Amino acid sequence: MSTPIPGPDAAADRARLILEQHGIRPTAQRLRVAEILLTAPRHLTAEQILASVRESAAGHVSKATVYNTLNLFVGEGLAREIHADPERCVYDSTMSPHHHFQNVDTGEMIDIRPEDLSFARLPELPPGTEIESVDVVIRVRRKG
Amino acid sequence: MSTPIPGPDAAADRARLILEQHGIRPTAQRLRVAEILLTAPRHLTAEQILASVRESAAGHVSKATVYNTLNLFVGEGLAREIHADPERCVYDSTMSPHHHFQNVDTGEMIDIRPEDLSFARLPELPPGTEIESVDVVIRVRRKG
DNA sequence: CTCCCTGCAAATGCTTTGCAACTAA
DNA sequence: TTAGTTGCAAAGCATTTGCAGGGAG
Repeated sequence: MSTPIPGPDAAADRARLILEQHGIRPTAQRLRVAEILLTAPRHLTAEQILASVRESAAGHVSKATVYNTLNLFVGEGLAREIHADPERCVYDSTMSPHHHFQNVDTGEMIDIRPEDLSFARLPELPPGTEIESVDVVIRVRRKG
Repeated sequence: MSTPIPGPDAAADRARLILEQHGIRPTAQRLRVAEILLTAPRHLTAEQILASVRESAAGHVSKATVYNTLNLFVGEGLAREIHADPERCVYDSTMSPHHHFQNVDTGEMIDIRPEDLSFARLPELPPGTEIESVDVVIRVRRKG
């Protein structure tokens, strides 16, 4: 086994590992996107990811590549898209079932852990259907 | 008082009444949109509304006017926008708090009555915030 | 060597806006 | 009359796609 080197590159190592585990060729651009989005629970727009990628490293990353990479990650089950707003697609790196707060003032999204939200009653499903997912968004605003 | 004429024009009358009650000038285009969207619980995309308006009556209605009218209705509290999908804005004519099924195969949305869904536990809100709304979307797919 | 990636620019699709003609009160 | 509306076309945005050059295995 190789020697683990904790430190400032821990996130980079994690990103590389994640890509390798999914058979995704670890190009420089993909590693940067993975490091920003996938190494911690995050909710980021494509625009934010593009900005982070560009400021975090030398070399160019095009908008198209960021979108291609994000779609690749979503297809591989590494992230999911949340469409809580129009004109705003948020990529969420937490894949386990969970829910969200959305701050309507800032657009910010915060995870709600599954154990913090449960139902007392759920409606009957439409005939011939089964549940794919249950998404709860609690929209909050600044008090006062 | 005028003579009420029940029959095929009941919806048209209701549409006119709704607009008048909100101080919205009842133009022909607005009446058609109101009749289609506001006289029953509905979930329609702008595209569907445009198509319905065009087939339901003589005369042209432009896409821009449909959007302007829908935005006017939303601003007046007559309808709300639902953004469950990207590339698909749905206008919902039910204004009381309620939740939705979404059929992921067809995009169709179905209302869930408030009494059919309740929570056993809700998370603490982020500090300094208050709830604006709680939106639940149960995504379902064809069984099997 | 060959396939896959990248990135630019053009294309796409939904929604908004500018502006001149129009229409209801 | 007079402000508010309509509709066309053009503008905007976020996202996708086509294609030529480039890099990894």
